[in-house]
Amino acid sequence: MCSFGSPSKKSEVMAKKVTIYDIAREAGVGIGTISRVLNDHPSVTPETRKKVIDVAKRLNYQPHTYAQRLARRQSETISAVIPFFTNYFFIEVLRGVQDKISELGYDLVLYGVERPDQVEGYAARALQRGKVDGILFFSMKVPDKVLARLKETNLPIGLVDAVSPEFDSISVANAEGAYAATTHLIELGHRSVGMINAQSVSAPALERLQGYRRALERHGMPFTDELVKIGKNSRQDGFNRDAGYEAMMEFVKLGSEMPKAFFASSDIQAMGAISALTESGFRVPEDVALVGFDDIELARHMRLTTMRQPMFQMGVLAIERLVARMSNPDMEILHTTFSPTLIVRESCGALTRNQN
Amino acid sequence: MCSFGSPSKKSEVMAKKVTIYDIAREAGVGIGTISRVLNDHPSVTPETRKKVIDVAKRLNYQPHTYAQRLARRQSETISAVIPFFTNYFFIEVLRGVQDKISELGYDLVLYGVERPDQVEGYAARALQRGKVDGILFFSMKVPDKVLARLKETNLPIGLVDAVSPEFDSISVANAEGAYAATTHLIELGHRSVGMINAQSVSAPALERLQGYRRALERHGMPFTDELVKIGKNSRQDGFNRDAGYEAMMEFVKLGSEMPKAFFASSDIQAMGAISALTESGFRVPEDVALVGFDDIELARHMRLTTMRQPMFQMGVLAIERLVARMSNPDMEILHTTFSPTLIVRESCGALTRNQN
DNA sequence: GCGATTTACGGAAGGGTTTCCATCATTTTC
DNA sequence: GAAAATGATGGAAACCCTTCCGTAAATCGC
Repeated sequence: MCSFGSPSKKSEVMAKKVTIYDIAREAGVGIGTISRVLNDHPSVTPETRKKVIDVAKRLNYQPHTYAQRLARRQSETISAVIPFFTNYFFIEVLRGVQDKISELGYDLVLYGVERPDQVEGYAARALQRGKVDGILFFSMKVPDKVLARLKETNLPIGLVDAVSPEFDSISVANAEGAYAATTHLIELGHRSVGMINAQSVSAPALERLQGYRRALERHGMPFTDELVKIGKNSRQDGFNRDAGYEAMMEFVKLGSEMPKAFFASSDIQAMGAISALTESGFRVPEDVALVGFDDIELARHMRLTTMRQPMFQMGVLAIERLVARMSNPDMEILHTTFSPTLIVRESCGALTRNQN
Repeated sequence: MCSFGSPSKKSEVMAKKVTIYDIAREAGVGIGTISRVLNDHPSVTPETRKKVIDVAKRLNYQPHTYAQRLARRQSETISAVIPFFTNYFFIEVLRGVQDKISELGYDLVLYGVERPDQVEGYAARALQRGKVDGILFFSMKVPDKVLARLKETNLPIGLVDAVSPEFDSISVANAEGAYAATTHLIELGHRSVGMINAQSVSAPALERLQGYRRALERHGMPFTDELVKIGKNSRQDGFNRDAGYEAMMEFVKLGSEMPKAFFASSDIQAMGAISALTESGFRVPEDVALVGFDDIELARHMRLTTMRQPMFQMGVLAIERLVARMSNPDMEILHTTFSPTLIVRESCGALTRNQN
């Protein structure tokens, strides 16, 4: 409020605001020329160019980001709305996203969703006119209401780990993956395979359930609701360790009725399940076989058999796709589905275990 | 703050660019008044206010973010430079950061560092004039050269999980924590305690080493270089699972000389160490005791005794501090150090194990 | 050698806000 | 009832850039 003289005059230079007008004056040229030089426009003579660049350097010129964005009618920014609670999966995808974004010289604005009801607010914020050139929604069911508004704005939108007919999407063949995982267990000879699922508000959870169910049926094994447990008191969508623990504890209560093989809809749930099993005196894989989904870093560590998703790649592709749409809004809507691959480790009991 | 999104009536107004001039014309008032209404300036009569708000809603007005930022000389943006390779720790802190940032209505621009040499480039980008109101650097040793430039710009800067005399910082008493962890093992009767450390480019690694060493010496146990191993072929700073694995394998090679208790400088390294031990036929904690550092979610799952850092809180505080400095640049530089707390679980062997 | 192109350049206009200052209408004060 | 204070308002100026248009000089074609 009261900033008269600068307290320390030693640095007369200070980070004063140098504009193109200063450069123009100093270099004896017009502002248009400055802009042309700075933006590599061809019609500037080499001498002028050099002169301008020298002055700009001497004055330590920095363009004002927001003035540029305003004038260019471009934000050079992409925002990502991600659910923080899906931790391990999203962070890998995010790495890919960030990698590509910074390679392109864009900025990444992050909106981390802790509770589903925040989605709408974040979407509104990202939608402020001119704010971003595109938005990516991660792993979440975007409310129809929001979806409709997004559609209206005509802003490039991408869905990652989610699908909607109206927008580009990058996803994983969840049903297919679940089918493969379950089939793997069946082929190992298990005649009863349970599933640890997440809340059905999550689209991937639903799809994985379908794949699981189909695998059972194709192999002549009856599906019943009792074969699927979902952790109740769990945060959010249920893709977390506690939910896995709870679900497995439900199974344990069944006593001798308990299946001896399980497909968990995420690795992190499988981790919880392993805890529950260990605490209940079951060994994995000797007593109980388990297959997860995701192949997070930890899965390797825990020797968990799982379905691998190419997370980093998905992130990279999501950005590439989004950028493509920015430069060509009329591009046909594209849905890319990656097929997860079965990574066989020890938790399923398929390997002879000769290391310990 | 104020965006008037009418839930899609088939409004005559497509996502056309509506400006305050349009509102002014339509409402029969001047643009100054529009701005005052939208920014809750007191001197507007209730009738005028209502009239303006009605028109704004009807036209589905959205302020242009960058025009506002340009005129306000304020970016309402904070950027965070984070090392992606410190995964589990940073993500928790980031949650706190993001939580607070969005509560304040700011935007978070994320720069994820995969290789140390990227820091400089990202810093330069964040430093573009007007681009951000403040920057947070996470868990990294910022090169002196960059530090000097940051200082020059006078932009509010905060360090998280790192310390430098010239900037505010939020950190953890690493030496103290390492001391406590090591002492815990010593008090459990171990006469030889090894340490699994990260690369010494990392300040926390160095400090934890110091605490470890002091604990040994205070308890009359000689410190030798052989007691500390660092994974070699590891990504980045060595705070990762593979590095922990490698380091422990080095210890295993020692045969009967191998210590039977270890302090690992991070939980994730402890995970790797456990793998190495298991593969080599050692049980934890029966044969070998282990204490980690961080208390990532996984630690609970693995029943790892560890030093807990209040990660989420640290993130929240980092933003609060940064924002405080923005509004008062002459504020005295503040360093906050959290003391980690020992969380005793099973891996150290202190608990009777009656659950399985 | 002279009109027709081409090229380099200056600077106004535009991008969409906020803020400040002047103006005018109301109230208040004595 | 006049002077002064107060309050609401309009709009120019500022924020800092890019882009477009017009001009002047240089180059070309024949």
